[in-house]
Amino acid sequence: MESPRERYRAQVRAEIKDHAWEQIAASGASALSLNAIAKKMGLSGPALYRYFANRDELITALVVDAYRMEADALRHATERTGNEPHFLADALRQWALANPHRYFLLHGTPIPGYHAPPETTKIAAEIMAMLIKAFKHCDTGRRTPFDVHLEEHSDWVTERAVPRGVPRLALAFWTRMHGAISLELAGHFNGMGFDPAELFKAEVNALIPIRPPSDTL
Amino acid sequence: MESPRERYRAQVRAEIKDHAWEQIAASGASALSLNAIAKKMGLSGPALYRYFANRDELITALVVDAYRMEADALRHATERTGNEPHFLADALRQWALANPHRYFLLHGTPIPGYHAPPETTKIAAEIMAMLIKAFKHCDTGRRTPFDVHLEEHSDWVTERAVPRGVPRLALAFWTRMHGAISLELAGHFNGMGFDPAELFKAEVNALIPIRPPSDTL
DNA sequence: TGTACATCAGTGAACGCGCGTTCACTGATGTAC
DNA sequence: TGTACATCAGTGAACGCGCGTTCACTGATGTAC
Repeated sequence: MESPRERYRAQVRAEIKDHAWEQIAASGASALSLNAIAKKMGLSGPALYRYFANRDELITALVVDAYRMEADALRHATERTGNEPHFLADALRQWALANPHRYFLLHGTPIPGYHAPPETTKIAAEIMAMLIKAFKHCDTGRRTPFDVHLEEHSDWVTERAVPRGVPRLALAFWTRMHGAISLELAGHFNGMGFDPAELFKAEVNALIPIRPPSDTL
Repeated sequence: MESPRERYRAQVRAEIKDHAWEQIAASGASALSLNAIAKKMGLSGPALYRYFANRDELITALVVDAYRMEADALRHATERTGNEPHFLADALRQWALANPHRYFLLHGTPIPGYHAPPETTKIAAEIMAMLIKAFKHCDTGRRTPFDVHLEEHSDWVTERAVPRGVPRLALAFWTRMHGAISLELAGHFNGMGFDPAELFKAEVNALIPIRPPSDTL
């Protein structure tokens, strides 16, 4: 099915994206330059237009790849360890630490004028569904005013029969993890002395005080 | 003391920075261009070098201004309403919503190769001191493992006689607010239907369940 | 197996553009006597 | 108040550079008979 030419194309596309990530790491996403990538690969600038229609399409490919990678990291964690939020949290942090530039491209300062392709919102929904599943059997504590608000604004909850309080936990999980991870990646904890991993653990523990019975282990 | 020439200089510097923020809003911080600013002001490019030695120095001025502004927003909130964390949180969010580009310049994706001037770490310490003060009289709940860790790594706590648990609350406050604010500013809640303000309120409430007696009201 | 043709990766020249920064300069503003 | 001088804001030309993108092309690779 896959011709040698198709294989070659895919290979070169991958190589271009690798160099793109290197360049993003060195100079940031907005400084991404097709010409510079071509030069690094020993090609002329216009050659890259065989593989990406333009700069924006390359960025889109990077965004989609990164999102896919992040979602897969979480999915693998659920498959390997069950739907335990602690493990999900750890998988997310480890992925972010290993891929800081991907993390920032997805969740950092928006690139002005760039609009993510619809595919990314699908992956984002996939991730939220995983979080909802992970918290489905957790103790949600007392009903809060925010629960009341969420009961009327839960279009984003695609799962069925989700107990009250679970969307709140999933949202809090998402925003808190993002807060801790992005500050750590940006180096804002640097001179402070404490171990970011301890803060991270504490935040997850604050969210799920009692280790819930896992439904797959 | 202040000569007309000095006043004029300060005025033009301010005008340059205003245009710089406009440009950051439109195209991002890494696309900041001295030439483009000059053109907008009806000046030639080299004219700006009378006011800023180079591009990096302009960015540094923007960073310091934004940090100062953020700290002032928090300080005014403490002065007007007492050291109540709920009010601090609200002041921070309101400032961020009104100044998204300043917020992202300070706390968003780091600009590769750019290093913040030492002055910013001083302001950051000032902010942490305010948070510590705000939580000093709050109920910290049970002693957690993270408290134990922080007792041995609290060089960043400059206040004296800080009760156990308070640094943990201040840190959690900081990271959780950042998580919620930055996701809201980046538009990641957009299609989800719920009100970010409600999430925000819920997060602050989760941190301080009981309204503490304020020490200044 | 060999030949004719189609496909397509990659080139080099060119387009118009904007960038940061330097330099020698003009001309207006402020200062000292 | 008037004159001589110093200060300094702003200019225009120039430097070397890299950018995204188009275009007509060469030459290698794959395909059909």
